[in-house]
Amino acid sequence: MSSKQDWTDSFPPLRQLPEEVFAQLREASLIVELPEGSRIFGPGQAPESFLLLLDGTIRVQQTSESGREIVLYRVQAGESCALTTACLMGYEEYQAEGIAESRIRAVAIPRALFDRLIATSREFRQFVFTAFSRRVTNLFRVIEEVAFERIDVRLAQKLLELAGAKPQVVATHQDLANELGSAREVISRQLNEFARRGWLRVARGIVEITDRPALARLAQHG
Amino acid sequence: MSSKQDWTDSFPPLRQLPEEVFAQLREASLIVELPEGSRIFGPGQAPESFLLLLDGTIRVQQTSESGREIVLYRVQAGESCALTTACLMGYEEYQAEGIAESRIRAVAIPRALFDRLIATSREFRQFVFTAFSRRVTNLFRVIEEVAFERIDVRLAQKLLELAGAKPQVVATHQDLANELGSAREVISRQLNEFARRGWLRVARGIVEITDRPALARLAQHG
DNA sequence: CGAAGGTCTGTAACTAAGTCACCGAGACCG
DNA sequence: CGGTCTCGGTGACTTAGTTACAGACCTTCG
Repeated sequence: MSSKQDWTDSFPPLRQLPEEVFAQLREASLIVELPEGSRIFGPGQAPESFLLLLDGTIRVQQTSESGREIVLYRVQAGESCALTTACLMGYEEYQAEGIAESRIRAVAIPRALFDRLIATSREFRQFVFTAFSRRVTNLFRVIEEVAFERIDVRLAQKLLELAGAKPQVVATHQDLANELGSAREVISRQLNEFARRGWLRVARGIVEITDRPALARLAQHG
Repeated sequence: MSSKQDWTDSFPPLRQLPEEVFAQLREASLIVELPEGSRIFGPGQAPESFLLLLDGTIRVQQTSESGREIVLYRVQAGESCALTTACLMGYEEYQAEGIAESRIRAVAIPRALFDRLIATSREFRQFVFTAFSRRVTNLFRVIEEVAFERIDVRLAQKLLELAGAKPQVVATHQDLANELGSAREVISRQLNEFARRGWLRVARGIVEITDRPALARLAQHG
């Protein structure tokens, strides 16, 4: 489950760190691997270390009492679980949960080393605060979108985001509703409307985008 | 606008800091005062220093393109502007803005000193990360409420929060709508419904709570 | 193969929330 | 006193979310 090997090449954002910091990291950190679907952290389950993702993605989401879900953000390979760690460093009990969306490989920096690195390396501080900054800014955007953006616009944005360069999104209507904190029926209606306009085709568990420009126009608040 | 004087008694949460850290703070920090309504920070206006609020409150809010607003959180006396500072330490341009809700007095810790304190004091690190943790956890709750909670429940919660121990809330319907990221008409209707049930009385710019238990019951998702 | 059960999607009727357009009451000020 | 501005009220309408189904499709297993 863990091994000491040189992972530094897989992690571009940390390359600017001075050599002595690197040495500490290589020395004292573990590489952990977890299977798809693992719950990395959740309510009443604080993470024990600061994670740097080497491979895979972690989905961070919130579930309401009534069972509805919303995706807050994703941690991609090359990024850190900074927010989570802040909560680990603080005292507050954490409501969100983190799920491995695929098999993941990560560098686990123990709490003591994390604290030492923060104390000794200006570059490491910069790295951590930048990661914070990005997440918090992104959370603000999530709030704005949930509060003020139309659901069709948000769905178009999300479809393009999830598709990336690929022509199709593999997700059920319920999955998409969970992404946006909406309801399945609402998403079904919107997808059928998009399909009626010829922007995409829907099949069981698959949305195939056929008119990307049209979706992009709507996504940019058209 | 600024002076060197002993503010340490006004700031309980920092009392645990060791004496030498205190000495640095007293030495190199400024006390700033700003009038009510000041814009502390906003889009394209990054704060120059880490703020510890001695008196007053700062309202942090987000405004959409269409002009609708939502209050993200408030910084109270005795707290720090930690999130803002994270964004200042990072690179990302900040979308939210901070407004002084009353005349405020704050300790401004220059960036260089902030960085030095983070590096040298474990207690200061703990203080900053705890502040982070609290804000982020709170942001998660805001997202959950905006996404999933009914507007009448949210309004009841907000009225109780704004009233505190006082019997009345001084705010227009538009103000309350901005608190919740909702629309004025919606809030008016809800207030009138509450009034019809005898839970409160409304006058121009004032909501007077007359049945606190009833509001509290609704607020706890009744 | 064919029945059984689970998952996924469709639909209609309804409620809740937000939008639009307009109005009138009250406060404020010269 | 009259004009102007802020605040709140109202009704018709659109959008989003809820409830309660039904039916289609997929997998599994006898």
